[in-house]
Amino acid sequence: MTAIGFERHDHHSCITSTVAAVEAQCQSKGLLLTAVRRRVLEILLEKHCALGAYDILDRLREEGLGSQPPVVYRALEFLVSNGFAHKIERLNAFISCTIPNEPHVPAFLICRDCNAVAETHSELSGGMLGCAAQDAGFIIECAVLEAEGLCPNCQKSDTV
Amino acid sequence: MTAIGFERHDHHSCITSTVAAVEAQCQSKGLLLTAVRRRVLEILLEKHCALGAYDILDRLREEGLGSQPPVVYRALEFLVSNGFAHKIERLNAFISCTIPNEPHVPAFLICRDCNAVAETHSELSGGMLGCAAQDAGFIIECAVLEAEGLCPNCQKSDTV
DNA sequence: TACCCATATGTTATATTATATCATAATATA
DNA sequence: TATATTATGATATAATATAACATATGGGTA
Repeated sequence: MTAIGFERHDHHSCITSTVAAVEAQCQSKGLLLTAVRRRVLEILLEKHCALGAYDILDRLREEGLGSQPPVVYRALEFLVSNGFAHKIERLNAFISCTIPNEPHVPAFLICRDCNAVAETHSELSGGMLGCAAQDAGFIIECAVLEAEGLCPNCQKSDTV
Repeated sequence: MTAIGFERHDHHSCITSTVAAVEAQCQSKGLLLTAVRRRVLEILLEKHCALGAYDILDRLREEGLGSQPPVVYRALEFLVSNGFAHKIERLNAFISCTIPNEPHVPAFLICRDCNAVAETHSELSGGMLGCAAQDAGFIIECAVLEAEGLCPNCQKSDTV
């Protein structure tokens, strides 16, 4: 299991390949990747951190792409509902998906020090949660899995 | 692994035993279970559902126990930070803890139909999330584990 | 008792996050 | 072109949460 977000990587290609993947999916599913939607995705892709809706809106405003909350919330709704971005409930913030190609149960590792967020994935049926659900006769449809702690980089820089 | 919240049970004793457990812990830890804090706990205990802060505040207001947001948020902060209640991030709502006696990593099963929430528990180290964290060198300090779906009761009543 | 300290509450104001609603525009389709 | 569908613009407001400062309460100690 790899978590994308903490390790050094070619972030430029990380961005372009994700945008390409999203474009391809929109094409094949008949979804419209409009200017605002595309720009919100790009803004989210700039860093492996979660961004608040109003932070994104500030960016859009600077760029003349929209100035009112519904603009950004609609774009986020589009991105999230189509699996191109995720909401981090713990932070009331949003992050681009690192694997927009395949359906998955996203799980996040949130660094409390540098705010980086790495995405990994899980399964609904596995683990203690799935086990408890099965015992209780509960049918899981979706799940929020968010861990908070220290990423490798911030562990090093901590004066422990 | 049992999940408390969906199955029929003696809810009256569920309430009284939890209040007693919280009282005992406050006693032993030198925490002050004031009127407002106690009442908020009792309100949360009435049902195995999550309640929004402002819903609780409405109740407090009716009872003359406080009318401004800080009153309820402070009480919730006390209850949550001492492990007597939990916040359900997905719902921006709060629920009383079903096992206030022991430290644990709470996990929740949220029924989208009847809004019941069952608490179960998990481990930080186990499961795919713990595995991914370990691989990434991430140290988990706390986690949000919330599954949404259909509880046993609502599966039956659904016309599937 | 009188004083002090720490903690809790009262109160006002405001920050932050999110949505409802209705009008208009762009796009796709018949 | 006409029509339906989807997206955007714009205004208003709802829902969630906290900052800041004043006041009160409870316990310990001189």
